[in-house]
Amino acid sequence: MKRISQREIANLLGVNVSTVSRALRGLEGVSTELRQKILHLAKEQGYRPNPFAVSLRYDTTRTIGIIVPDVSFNHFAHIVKRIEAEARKEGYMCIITDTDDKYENEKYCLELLVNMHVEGIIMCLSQETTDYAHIQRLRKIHMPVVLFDRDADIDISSVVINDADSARKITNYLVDRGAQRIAFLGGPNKLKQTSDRKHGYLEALHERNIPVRKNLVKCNYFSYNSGLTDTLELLDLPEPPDAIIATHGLLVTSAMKAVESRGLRIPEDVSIIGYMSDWVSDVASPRVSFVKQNQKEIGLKAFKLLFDQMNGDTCVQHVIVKARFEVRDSTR
Amino acid sequence: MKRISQREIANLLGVNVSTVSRALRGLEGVSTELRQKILHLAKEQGYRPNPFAVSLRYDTTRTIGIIVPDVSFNHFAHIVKRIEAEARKEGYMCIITDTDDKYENEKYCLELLVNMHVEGIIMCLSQETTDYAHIQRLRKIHMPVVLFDRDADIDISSVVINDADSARKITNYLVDRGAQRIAFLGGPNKLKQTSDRKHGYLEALHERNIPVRKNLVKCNYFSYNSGLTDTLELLDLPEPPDAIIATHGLLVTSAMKAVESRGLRIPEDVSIIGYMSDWVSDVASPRVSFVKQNQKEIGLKAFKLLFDQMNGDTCVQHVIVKARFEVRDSTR
DNA sequence: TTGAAAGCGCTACCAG
DNA sequence: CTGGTAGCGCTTTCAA
Repeated sequence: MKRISQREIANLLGVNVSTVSRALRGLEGVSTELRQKILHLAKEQGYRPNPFAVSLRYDTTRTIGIIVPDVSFNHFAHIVKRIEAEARKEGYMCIITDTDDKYENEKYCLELLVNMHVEGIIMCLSQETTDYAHIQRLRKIHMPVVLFDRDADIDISSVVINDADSARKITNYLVDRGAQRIAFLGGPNKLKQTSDRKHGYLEALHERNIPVRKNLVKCNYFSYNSGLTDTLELLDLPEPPDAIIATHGLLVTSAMKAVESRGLRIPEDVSIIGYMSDWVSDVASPRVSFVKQNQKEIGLKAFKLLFDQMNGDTCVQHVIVKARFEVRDSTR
Repeated sequence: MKRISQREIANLLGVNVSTVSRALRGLEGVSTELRQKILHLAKEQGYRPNPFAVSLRYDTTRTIGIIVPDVSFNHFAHIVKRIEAEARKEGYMCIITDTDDKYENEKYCLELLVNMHVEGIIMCLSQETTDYAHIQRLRKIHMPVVLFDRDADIDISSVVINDADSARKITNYLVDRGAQRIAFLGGPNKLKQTSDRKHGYLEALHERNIPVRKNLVKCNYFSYNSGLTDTLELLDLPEPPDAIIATHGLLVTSAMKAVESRGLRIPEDVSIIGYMSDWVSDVASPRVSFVKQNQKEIGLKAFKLLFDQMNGDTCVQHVIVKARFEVRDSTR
């Protein structure tokens, strides 16, 4: 039950392949009568163009690659969903790869996608990534790329939220509500997203004349265990925090667990503000006051940027999708 | 900065393409000296085989397709993650498509994947799907397929959980704990997963001599709004349920919201047991007693089944990944 | 309007 | 050990 080819159609009808090709694509230069016959037979036999022959011919694959640290993480899953929807509208299929937030995997995935001849790549850096040679190499081979969520100071288009700004706002909010010792839970210091958010947090403290306590800042790793350890350490301080900013969903949930495990109440004893997705915030208890990121918009913009690049736009753009603070029940 | 081809290497070295091909693939019949030269140049010039030429030649793509109702849904996202990991180990890339749980999209995605010449497809039916012609057609073209999570009475390999059995167990559990009016929230009746689970639920009621109340069974649609409406209707009954079984994550969360909105307490007034992922159960409040499905195992088994099929195994297999009930705080 | 042939990059087969 | 050549399915150019 092999798929029928143009040649076979041609043979069956006793005509030439090139005629079949023209007829099938609706080009001029085929008599209406012959065209009808060809189209009819093609339909009957379920003719489908072989995409590899086409790709080989045009060096085009109608395929893009997506690299995420963790597809099963709600935030990324929503972004991926939107990218896929947009891509499909434009006739592109998405190849998805998951790095488990590891640098080595990221390099490997990138290589696989390049070898596959995807026409563009949308990716979120792993939290471990501090060297960008693998990404810069893409420019040399003219591979369109867009970073999202986590970018770096390299000359590559990106879509991120207002990291510093949002952190400044929530810090101010906590200060307004009387917090004196605000802790900050972030990812690796080298990650621009973390340093940006930390920067916003520190800025707000300065503006409000709140002394910075270095031991309230924990920037280690985005993981549940790391969040648990860090928060427990914070709570064991002689002067424990009365508020916590957690910059990743896993840090939010682990921080909450840690606080509860010490018999403390949220928000009475400790306020918590998280960077997390709506839906998770909503289902948690108490509902978490959070920085609402518009994943659909991030996905949409990322694809748009990529699409423009694939169509020849060479200018590097940095898009900021504004996130806004939403008050729920985890803050006083 | 176009990618270099075998022919170019051959020309540069003044040898024949076929020699280059052999050298590059480590085949016999090339002098060590010449092979060194070729490999060296290839590396220097960053030679990568063109996968389309290879695909065209062998009609093989090292690519599989995944179709899910909703990638952003935690349960599916975890399964996808595992499938992708397994596939990559075997050198396959995954093309992901999302149907938004719509039948029409499902047909379309399937067609796209077939046209792309993926070597196999792993899919979860949309809740709307009641006609399986599009899937059975795949057998005719010898496309390996595996269904997961939701299957149907068709002759296609599948991986599901012990649907009826698990439903029977949790119903029994609720009865043991004194529930008298257990409601059942499911998806469309035509969905085998729903009818299986409902069957288990009814069976348990019969065994325990609990009269079946038809108005406690709501099998409409997997969605937050549907769950909300259905639960509110249940609560408005003259004899409202004292326990609810919700067979989908969205139905669980919406049911809980509905119960809360009526000022009722979980589990004091209404017990709830859900089919949902660990992580969501854990973050909810109260933590939801749930049927724990092993998504990693489902993903793993689904890929294994597909992989076997792709390697010529023609027998249809139905794998059951046992789910087990985990008691948390939403049941008395 | 139709046909013939070349070529995309690669592999396989047969000669030398 | 190496070269030549045909062919995978399709498009394109040129010729009839």
